[in-house]
Amino acid sequence: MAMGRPREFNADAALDSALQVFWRKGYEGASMTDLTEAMGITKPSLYAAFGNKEELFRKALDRYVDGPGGYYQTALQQPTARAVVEHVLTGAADAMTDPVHPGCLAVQGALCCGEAAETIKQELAARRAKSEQDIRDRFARAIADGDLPAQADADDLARYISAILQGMAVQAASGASREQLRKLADMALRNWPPV
Amino acid sequence: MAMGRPREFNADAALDSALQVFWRKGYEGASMTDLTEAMGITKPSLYAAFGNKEELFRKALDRYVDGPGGYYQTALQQPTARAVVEHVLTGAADAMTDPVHPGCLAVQGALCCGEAAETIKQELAARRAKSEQDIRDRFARAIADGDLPAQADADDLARYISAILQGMAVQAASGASREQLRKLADMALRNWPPV
DNA sequence: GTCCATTTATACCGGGCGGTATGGATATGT
DNA sequence: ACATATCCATACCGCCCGGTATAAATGGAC
Repeated sequence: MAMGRPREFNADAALDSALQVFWRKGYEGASMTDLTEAMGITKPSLYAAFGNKEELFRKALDRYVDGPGGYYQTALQQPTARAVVEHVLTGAADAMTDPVHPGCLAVQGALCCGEAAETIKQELAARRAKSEQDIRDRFARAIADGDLPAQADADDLARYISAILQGMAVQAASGASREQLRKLADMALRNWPPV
Repeated sequence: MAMGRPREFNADAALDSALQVFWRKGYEGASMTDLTEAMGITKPSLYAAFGNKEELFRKALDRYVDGPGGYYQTALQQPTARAVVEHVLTGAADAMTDPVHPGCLAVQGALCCGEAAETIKQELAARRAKSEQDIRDRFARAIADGDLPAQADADDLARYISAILQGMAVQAASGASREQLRKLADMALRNWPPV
């Protein structure tokens, strides 16, 4: 059987370009024209390879989580709660301050939006909730292990760290420098764990 | 001289309705149709009374700062740095968790966007920077007064509080409850001032 | 009661949106 | 060499965007 003409572009490289556009402009702010121009392909090629705008965003988001956002998963694997927090805060300070795409896709991709992007907004909220859940479970284990004080509350600690990370994302989107975010991370670390 | 036909709607009430729409959907996500329907007026009336979409947003933002966001200014006038922080954190927890419009307009109004909203994005970033500057000045005064430890850094403290507030805004936009944000505020307060 | 500035409603504008139909180009399997 | 499956480019779709021209309705000033 014939295999047909092979595509002329690299799907992974194109997806990376799309990720950058979504990261800078958000889901609603990124037009199909923005995306095809950055990806170097035409609209029919995009739709054939990635479905539609929503699916393209989801695939870019997956790539984000495994790539630039990968510091979160590696942080969770650190041996102590302090090492987890240290890794996640410094990792965030670095990942969020690339001037090409400041901030965090999971925060600014669709924090609020019109009806058309409601699904994406909910997907992002669910992913943030999942991340908070993951670090909550990690802290609960640390409490059980005696790695964190017995009277510590995993829920509160997880919400606190999530808020710091999301605050860093807003600061980065507003133009904060890597040094500024690192000082913020250091301050949170000096006071870890908060009583 | 003739005065002309008086307008049939209340401009302040209409602006409040517009504010709610912008708060829920952001600048880009709020269409003129969304706005006119919520305000109960037609497009020509809106343009005659408020200019265009961008000016309407700016006027809604002013109204937000003086109304629902007023807790920030009153917080700055509290007598001690601790009272300032207590007031701003609890005020934020309350203001950001009205289910009709969760979160903070100054954060989610245009955190990132397409070219068309770039001006609004910069305006919001400038307002956030101004707010951070205000609380930094307040902390600097507290350090000079001996109200905060002499080795405290007003820059770091201001960035820290700003990040907590912005983190709360993201949490609220994701559906966090008033109780959850209050626990977050309490935790930050128990550790105030961070060393 | 008439004039007239202003607001109102309707209907419309060009343009960009996300998405697609069509047809020619191209490499593979036979 | 040929048939086939797929990709690429162009041109187009209906729709909604922000914004406006036009003209009728309105009510105060004289």
